[in-house]
This record gives sequence, structure tokens and C-alpha cells, in this order.
Amino acid sequence: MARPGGRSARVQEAVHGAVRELESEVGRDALTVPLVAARAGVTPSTIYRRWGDLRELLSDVAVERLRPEAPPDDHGALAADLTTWAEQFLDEMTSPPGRAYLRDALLGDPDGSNAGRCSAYAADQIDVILARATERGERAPDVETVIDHVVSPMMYRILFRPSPLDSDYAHHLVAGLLDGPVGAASDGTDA
Amino acid sequence: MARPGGRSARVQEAVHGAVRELESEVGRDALTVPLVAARAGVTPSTIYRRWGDLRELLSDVAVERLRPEAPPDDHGALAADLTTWAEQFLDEMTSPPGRAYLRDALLGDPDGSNAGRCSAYAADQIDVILARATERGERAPDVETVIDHVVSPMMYRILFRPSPLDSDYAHHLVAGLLDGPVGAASDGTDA
DNA sequence: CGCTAGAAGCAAGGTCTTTGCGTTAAGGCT
DNA sequence: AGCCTTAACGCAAAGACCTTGCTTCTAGCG
Repeated sequence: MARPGGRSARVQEAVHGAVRELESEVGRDALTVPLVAARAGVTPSTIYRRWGDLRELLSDVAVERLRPEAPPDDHGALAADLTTWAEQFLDEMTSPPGRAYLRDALLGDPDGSNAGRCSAYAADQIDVILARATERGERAPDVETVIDHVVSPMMYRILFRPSPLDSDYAHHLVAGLLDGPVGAASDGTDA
Repeated sequence: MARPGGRSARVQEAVHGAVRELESEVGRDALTVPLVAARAGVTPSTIYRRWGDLRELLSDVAVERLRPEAPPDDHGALAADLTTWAEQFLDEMTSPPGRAYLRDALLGDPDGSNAGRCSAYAADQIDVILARATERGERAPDVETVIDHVVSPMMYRILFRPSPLDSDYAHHLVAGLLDGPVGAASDGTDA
């Protein structure tokens, strides 16, 4: 039985906070369950029982950090909105902390629910952009199409390729999507 | 100084073999360094010194298993080659053991070199397919384009999405690539 | 054939992880 | 309002794992 307002919630908040504090103080690699527990004012066994593992705890915290805080900027045109969003996304995810959160979120995730949450965050942001475009009368591609053509390639390269990525790559992907047969034809708005 | 033919090589082989045996006997989650060491006939400290961590050892073994054993099939046409390869790739990677190896390979990989090796395996296979197509006189897209449009979307969904994937999705991606503006126009050969 | 250096064995110490049991507190019931 | 139920936490001990200094072995070299 979940008890969202009670002691459980306080403990969860204390532990998450302890992870965030210690991450910036001693570094992510020096984190241990007993260390986090001491900072949070709980016993290690509490963490082991609730999260099972340091990796799962880090995964939870990482997903929290990957959640976008605001809807994407509105630039008045689909191409600009998507390009800007993709550039920001790529920038965040290629930064060392971004890569670390991404790794943590994926790694300590036995059932894949945290990974699914990350994917849903991106899909929601894209959904907002596409809905705005449709409202303006622009032809907009499907969310899944944007994920296939823009999000996936960036993520693949972040995870699997050692080479660095710049915002030109994000721009290239969005252009390839919107100029292609699946995407929206340009609609009078500037591209 | 590497000593490829000596004791180091024997130890490495024994440890890798022990991991493979124990994975199928007791399951991947029950593996521990002392267990593997006992089976391999070495002391745990040897493993800790060479690999540093159970995750890095599992990462090494996983990458070995993800290495393709043969060049991709030749069906006489680019579209058929790519579709078949993508279907097989998707099938392997979505299977529970495939997902486990993929996770392990990404997981114990501090510098990203193992992930890069996985990516290189796929790129090499695609390279063979594209070279054959060019040799036949077909117009073929770039390797990076194939990775962006076919490999990345499959990988993204495997890693981030809970929903199952079937071979229709692989077919859809290849078709989107070859019919699009970036890919090869159909060239008289059957698609 | 002796020398050098990298790699493995051994063992002890420390840290982390697990687990059983008692206690606390949140939510439901009368 | 007060009791009951039950999930969650604290405590502590036991066990497993990880680290590390030192020794021994072996492959390659002069």
C-alpha cells in the first residue's frame, strides 16, 4: 500500500536529496549505499529494502534529473521549434553529467520502466511541438517519426559512438526529417 | 607488455569460459567474482586486478558474444540484403539473451570502448552489404545514413521502449531509407 | 643462462550486503 | 476519538564480497 504523504515519502525525499548532495561533493563513483544512508539519516537496510541496489537508486535519481522542467520554447514555426529542441537535447545529453545520468537511468533498471519514462519525457516534449505546429496549420509528422529520425540517431551516437557531436548534427537530422517524404512539406513558414 | 601466447591468455580464456558456463548453469544474476574465479581455477584477486569489476568482465564477454560470426547473407539486391540483415539484427537484439548482452556490454564500460566495438560490428556488416550493392551497380546510401535510419531507431526502441518489436518494423525502416531522398533510387533490381 | 618485469597466488583486513526480529507510524474501521 | 492492521523502518549480527601488500612464478630478453 503506497503512503504518499507519510514517512515513506519523507524517507524517499531524504535519500534522493542525499544522493544529489553527495554526487556533487564526493563524485558519483564514490557513492555507496552506507554513505548515502548516513547522509539521509536512515539505515542502509532501509535503502536495500526499498531500492534493492545502489544502481536502482541512482537510476531513480537520474530519471528525476532527466525530466524536463518546462515545455519547449515556441519559435512560431515547426522547423525552428524542432531544431532548437534537438540542439538543446543533444547538448544536455552529450555533456558529461548528461551522459552519466543517461547511463545510470538505463543501467539500474531491471524492468525497463525508468528507460520508458525517459523516452516518454522526450515524446511529450515533441508532442507539444507537433501540436503547436498543427494548431498553426503546418503539416507535422508523427511523433514516432520524429523519434525514429531525430531522437534515435542522437541517442545511438551518444551511447555507442566515441566521436563528439555538435549541434550541426541535430540540425542535419531535423532537416532530413522535414525535407523528406514522411515529414511535412514546407508550408510557407520559414525553414 | 602483452603476452598473447602465455599464461595471461590461458587465464583470460579460462575466465571467459567460466562466465559462459556459469551463465547458462546458474543464471546471469547469480554470477559473482569468487564464483567465476573458482570455476576458472584462479583466485578472485586475479579477476579484480585484470578486469577491476564483475561488470567489466561481463561486458567483455558480452561484446564477444555480440560479434557477428559470418558476413551478412547475399540475396543479390541491396533492399533484400538490408532488410534481411535488419530483421536478423532486430530479432537477436530483442531476444532476452540479446538484451542482456547488450545491457552488459554497455554497463561495464567506463570509457565506452566496448560500446564502440558493438557499433563497429554493425557498421562493418552494413559496409559489406553496401559494398556489394555498389559493386553490382546499385546506388547505395552511406553507412552513416543506414545507421541513422535503420540501426538507431531499432536500438532506441530496444533500449528505451517497453513495447515489443517485430520484423515489420525493420522492413518499414529499410523501406523508408531506400525510398527516401537520401537513399538509393530503385535501380531496376527487384525490391 | 641469468635477468627483468608483468602477472598470478595468498592472506588479512575492511567494507558492503543480507536477513531476522522488534518497533514505529500511517491509514482504515467502528 | 480511539483501536487495529500492516507496511515500512531501525538495529544488529552474520556472511559475502572487495581491496591490498607481499610473495612466487613465468614469459621474454640480453
